[in-house]
Amino acid sequence: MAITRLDLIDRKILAELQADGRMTNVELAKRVGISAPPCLRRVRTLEEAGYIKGYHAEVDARELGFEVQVFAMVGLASQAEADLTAFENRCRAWPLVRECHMLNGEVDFILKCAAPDLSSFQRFLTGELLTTPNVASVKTSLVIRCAKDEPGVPFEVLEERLSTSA
Amino acid sequence: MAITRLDLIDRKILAELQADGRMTNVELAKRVGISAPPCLRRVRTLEEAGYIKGYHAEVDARELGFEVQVFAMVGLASQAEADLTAFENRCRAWPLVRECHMLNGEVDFILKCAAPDLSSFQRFLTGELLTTPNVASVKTSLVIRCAKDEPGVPFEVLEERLSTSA
DNA sequence: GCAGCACGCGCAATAATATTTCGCCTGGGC
DNA sequence: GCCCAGGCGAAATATTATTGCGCGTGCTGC
Repeated sequence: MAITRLDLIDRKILAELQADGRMTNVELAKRVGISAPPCLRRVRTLEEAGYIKGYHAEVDARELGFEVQVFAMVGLASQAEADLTAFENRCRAWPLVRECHMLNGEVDFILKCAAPDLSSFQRFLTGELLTTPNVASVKTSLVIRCAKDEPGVPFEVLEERLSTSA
Repeated sequence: MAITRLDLIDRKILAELQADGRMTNVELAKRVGISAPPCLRRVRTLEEAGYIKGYHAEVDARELGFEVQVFAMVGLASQAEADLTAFENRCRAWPLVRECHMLNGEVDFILKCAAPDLSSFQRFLTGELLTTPNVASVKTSLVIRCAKDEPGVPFEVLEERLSTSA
């Protein structure tokens, strides 16, 4: 269990950096209750160990002209491994597709897409996604509004879990 | 249109910070082709104008013990505005629910959930989500694997769009 | 129980970065 | 053509990151 390698301070660091990835190291150190140098060492260690995979600015999609967000449920004709990875590689090459998850159940993949407007999404849908070999069915749902969009994981749940098992 | 207020350099800054939110300002300035002080001023302006809504560390959910990710399609009995917002507020209060989007079509909401294991998700499902007033139907799909998970928006599409319209 | 060792902390010093100040240039309006 | 607003970059300063090092603590083996 990888999580057991991390102590409370490490987990606090991760939680803080998930909430504000540009916090200065001195501020971070203050919040987690140690001095700056060991704090920075911990951050570097977490980065190198892969607990932190990167840092990203969260941009306002609407303000930048990406008015529509769409979930696309995709069913494939063949679920052979080679066909699955072929489809995944297609998804990786499409900029409009931001996320691609393989699911259990009746639908094989769910895609989260971002597009400037409906017509450019339609163009992608009819011109790219629907013409892709092995794609059997696509059901799209437009996002009307977004009530919650939190990145990452709920550290509260993690702490609760660790405290009750202790 | 808000996007027209931004020039090429601003858009480059946003793209770079989306890809690496912890890049130093000097590195950023070098990449976008201006010197550090005006670069920092632009970043601050973008932050204050809301183009940048925040910065986040991307953490490895699996390594942190969040083994399962689930999409839940939720149908409500009533779609009156008050009932919709009531459900959204519930979602905001559930840590396991990371995203909550209202959709068009047959399903009212899609939730993206993260949980340590299947049983804790089941507990949430049966003990919280399914017992919530007005929730008429829930269909869940477990994520088998994730082929792509890019944050934010595809700036390539934006640039292409701006260049062809010019 | 006790010596030794490994680990992680914090202090202090140094290097790098962020931030402010200011003068210059350019481009638009009159 | 002149003036003004805005944005740039050089230099100075403040803040932050980073390294080196000595100290204390807690395990290990005896």
